[in-house]
Amino acid sequence: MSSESACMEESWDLQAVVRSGCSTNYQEFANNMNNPPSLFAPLSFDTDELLISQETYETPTDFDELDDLYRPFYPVLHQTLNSSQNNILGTCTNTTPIGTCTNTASMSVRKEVKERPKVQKKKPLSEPATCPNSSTDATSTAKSKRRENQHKRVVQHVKEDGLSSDMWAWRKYGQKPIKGSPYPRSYYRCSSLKGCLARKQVERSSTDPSIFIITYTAEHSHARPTRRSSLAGSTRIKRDAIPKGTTPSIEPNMPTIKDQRSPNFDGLISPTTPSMTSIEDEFVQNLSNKNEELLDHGQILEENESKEIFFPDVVFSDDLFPTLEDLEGFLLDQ
DNA sequence: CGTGTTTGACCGGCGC
DNA sequence: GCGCCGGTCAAACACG
Repeated sequence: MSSESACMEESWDLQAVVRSGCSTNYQEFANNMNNPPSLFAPLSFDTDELLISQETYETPTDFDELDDLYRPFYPVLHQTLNSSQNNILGTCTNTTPIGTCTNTASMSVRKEVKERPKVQKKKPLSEPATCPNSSTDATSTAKSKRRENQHKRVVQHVKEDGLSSDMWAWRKYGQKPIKGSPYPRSYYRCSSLKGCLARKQVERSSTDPSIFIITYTAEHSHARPTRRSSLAGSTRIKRDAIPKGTTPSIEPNMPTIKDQRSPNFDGLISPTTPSMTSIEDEFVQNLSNKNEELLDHGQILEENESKEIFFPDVVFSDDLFPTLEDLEGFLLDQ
């Protein structure tokens, strides 16, 4: 048995991580709670939990209005989110291969979507090579874009027992053993929309197996799907295909999820409903309502290429802020 | 039937 | 040019 296969044998199932993954926007935002503007010093939080505390965004925020609107609550939100989402260890967006990180107070940013070159399809070994002239320029451009795209990465470190829902629908398309790591890396693409370039890589940290490294690459070329639609059809698990000693796919908000886990699955999936008791918590609830509203108006967001603000793990009633103006008024009153 | 995972093969970048 | 390595493809199959 090769070392690689041995690695795979004892590996865990990365799909479990993705299924229980994390929302990019949510975690970016949550991480920003850890790096609020100096004017709004954060409330207490455990910095030891923060593996990567700094981040940089490639583009300036284009949703500054709401950004400013939310800013006074960064510390509050941070504390709440940190307490309810202690799985969030850090987020770092590298715009260069080894990007330097700077603090920003931005919400999640919808960066410019650059088309990832279509990887040349597998050809039969007997098939003659196609004429290169017709594709030289395209190939060169594709390579360039590919390299460029590889720099657009958002790396998140999450705890094994704190992985939460990811509102996007992901489809696994590959798994590879990684040199230097005893754990394989799984590759996922967005399955919400055909042609969406968003990618996601999930691997367990070799230095700390309790930490999962999730790398988002490229951008979604569509509005975030609603919770219902994003979960529909993405919850199946091949029980027979679950290797021994691995963790199967899991999907948040699934009442029957326990039944679909492997026998060794410990069930340590963080609940998506945090316990909230304060006015700050109520505020977060209200924000989640607006998030749902934004979700429902995803097409508008898409058309405007606006920044997305989502709190997918927080879902509550929808009667506190019927309109965005109501929310704004509430915020200004604080 | 639609959507998911699995997995071996293939492709391209990169270092030597 | 060659080999290594990471990323992707796509056939086969499972599941609801």
